[in-house]
Amino acid sequence: MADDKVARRARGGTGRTRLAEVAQLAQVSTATVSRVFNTPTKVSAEVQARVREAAAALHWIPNAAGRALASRRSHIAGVIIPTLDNEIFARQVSGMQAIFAENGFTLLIGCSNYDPAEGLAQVQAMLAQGIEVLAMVGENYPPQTFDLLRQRSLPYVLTYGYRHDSPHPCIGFDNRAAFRQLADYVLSLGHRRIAAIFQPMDANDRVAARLDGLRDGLAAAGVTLRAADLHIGPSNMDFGAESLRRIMAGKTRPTAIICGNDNLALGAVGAALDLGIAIPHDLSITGFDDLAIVSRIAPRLTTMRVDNLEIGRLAGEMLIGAAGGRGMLHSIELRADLCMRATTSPPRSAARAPAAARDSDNANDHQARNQQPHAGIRPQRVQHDLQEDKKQRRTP
Amino acid sequence: MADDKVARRARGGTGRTRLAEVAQLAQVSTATVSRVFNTPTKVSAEVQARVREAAAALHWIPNAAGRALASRRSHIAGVIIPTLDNEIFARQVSGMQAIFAENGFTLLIGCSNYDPAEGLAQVQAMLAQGIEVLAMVGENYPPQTFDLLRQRSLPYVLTYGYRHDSPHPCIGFDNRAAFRQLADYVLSLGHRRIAAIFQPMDANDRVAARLDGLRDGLAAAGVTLRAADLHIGPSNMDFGAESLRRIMAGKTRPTAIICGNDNLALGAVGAALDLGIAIPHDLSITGFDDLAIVSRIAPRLTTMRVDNLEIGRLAGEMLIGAAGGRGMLHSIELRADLCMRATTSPPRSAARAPAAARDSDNANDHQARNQQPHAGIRPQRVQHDLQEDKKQRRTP
DNA sequence: CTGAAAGCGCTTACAG
DNA sequence: CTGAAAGCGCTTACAG
Repeated sequence: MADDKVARRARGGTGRTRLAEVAQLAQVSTATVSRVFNTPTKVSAEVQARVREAAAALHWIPNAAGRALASRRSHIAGVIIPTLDNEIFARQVSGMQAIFAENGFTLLIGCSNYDPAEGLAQVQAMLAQGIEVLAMVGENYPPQTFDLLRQRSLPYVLTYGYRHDSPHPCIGFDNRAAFRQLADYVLSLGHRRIAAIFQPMDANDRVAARLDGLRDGLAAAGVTLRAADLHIGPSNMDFGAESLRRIMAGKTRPTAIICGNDNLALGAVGAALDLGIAIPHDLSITGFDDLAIVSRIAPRLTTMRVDNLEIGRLAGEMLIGAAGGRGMLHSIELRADLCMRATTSPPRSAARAPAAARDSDNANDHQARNQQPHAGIRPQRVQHDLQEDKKQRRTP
Repeated sequence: MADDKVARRARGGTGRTRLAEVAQLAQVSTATVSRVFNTPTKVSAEVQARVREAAAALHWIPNAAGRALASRRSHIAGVIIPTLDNEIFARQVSGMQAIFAENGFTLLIGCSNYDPAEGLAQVQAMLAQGIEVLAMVGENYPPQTFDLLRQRSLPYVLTYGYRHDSPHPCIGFDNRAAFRQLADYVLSLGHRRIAAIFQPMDANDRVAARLDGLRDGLAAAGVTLRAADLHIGPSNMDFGAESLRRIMAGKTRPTAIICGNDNLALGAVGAALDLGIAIPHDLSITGFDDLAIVSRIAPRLTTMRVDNLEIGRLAGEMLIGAAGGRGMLHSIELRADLCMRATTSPPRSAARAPAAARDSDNANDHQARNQQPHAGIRPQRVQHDLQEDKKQRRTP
């Protein structure tokens, strides 16, 4: 902090070669150089060649700040995720990054660490950097966040979660419906005493929706989730294990445990095995996410899968379109697929599961697919235009 | 592409509020507004308050492009990793991002997908965006990449891998030494017939170094790795499993398999268990990385751990320093810790392992630590100044 | 198809 | 401590 009063404003700025030098070497105006790289159709082939040669010779890389200032386009996109320490979010970013890179956009990444305020701070920093578009996981951000975005009419999309009645364009799946499906499946196996291990719901709309879906399903079958059977804590294997031990230490044990995600389920399965509890015969356990590992270690976990790479790609494509003035923002609902594997079965005590009472064909369908996971099935998309007013159809 | 010839150059530019408007409202010059936010000590408290109030009232967010252009500082950092679909790189980015955010930097992220050319392309895009500093995983990039960086004297650091004689500042661990250690450990258990499953080495200096380290160790013990016992393929569980089956189908089975990373090892362990091979008694298997999962599922994997979060943080801190003109780039060597767990033991056939022949205290040390992994042990750092000439000591 | 010139929104040496 | 003004490196409406 002491000695950086070196005379910074040296003649010539950064020292990097500038467009003007390329122009000079190519013997054209700066406007022409700019056109060669931005609207090449407006420049004769001859001049173009000369300019490109000069640019190459000088190793010119355009200065994005100058470009952004003059064109009001930064070619920067932003993405906010809770954390990179989670395969599912990392995959989303991965898919998005690829699409953005293909389209000449660079990607700023910010992590909220599940803290809405941190999320807002990241959004502000990104706005200052001049992002053109923004993707953010979930909708748990201070309201001010969306005011900022609207105020600048900055195209944004929320990912991962999807709610029919969300005021925002979102690309993801319906957490509530997914857990309803999971609950229905477990009930269809014949389970009636069911416990749950969930991650914290505060500042996480998705988890709350999952629990709602679970309760919907149970309620429809006349089953209630007792308070003592709902364990909420850190989203990791250790808490899953700890919760399982506590649950199984109770007097009346459940025959199934529905976990809020795969990490919790993985911990629960491990702890159960350690206790000598047979999975799935003594106890069924389900997860959510279909992390890469869970279908590859024994016992293979019953869970639900969402294509996060695809979510990232779809978000990237939609935002690229929006940035170009083409295309409009809309919501896309992806399906969460039930993956029936080795950690669920009818309860040992139960008679044959009352499968007839439920439509199990859907589950069979999923099971069949499970055999060859990449059989070219694309996620089902349900589209809802949020900006019907814009009516920018290609074909009029 | 058709209809975006709307008259873009509307008077007033972006529509965002500008610094000049803040100045007007606060009744000061633009210079003063700028100073309030950049060098507040130069402005009286009274004026400062007025300016801040005006800025808040107008919801002014400074335009980074204008700022960057005028100041020649973008406050953007870049990081290049092979892929986000890998816990270890995601963690590095995570640690780095936190440090950069704390220091007012935003982070551009690029993935090379293990392709040097893609890495270079990302670097170029980032240079265009005006990154001030850059972190990149490994050193497999076209030479031109480093020319570009040097040409602009852009501070950069290579992460994950560390080589004593690298021409670049790097923060990481010595892959060769780590695998030498691993080999020594396995040999110390008494194994003499050892196979290996590795990821591809092309365009991946780190993997090549690992194999070298393994060979060093084996050679020192007079053991050779037969060509038929070295399986190289995709870095995933499936290849690990497939390789294991092929290895164990041979006439003379090895008693230990050293894998290039945890994913391969996880696949091998699973396949071995499926074949009814007792781990570790019939076969010892080792991994590398200590992914979160491997110490939490049975059988707990013997592997080596490197603190990737810390690598990210250290890289972030060093680069922030370099960007500020303070501090210089240097290399930091972190230690890779051997985690002795349940997938290794002396071979069943062997007499007591010839432990006396090797220094096993080191291993014991690690085993003890293993019990409480977070016992506050900081990575050992070995520092090498690469830019001795700069001699910017604080205390002269 | 090409050029001269204004302007994007900031910062900062210079002068007071 | 404060202001007037030049300038950072581009793009683009305008004129030809």
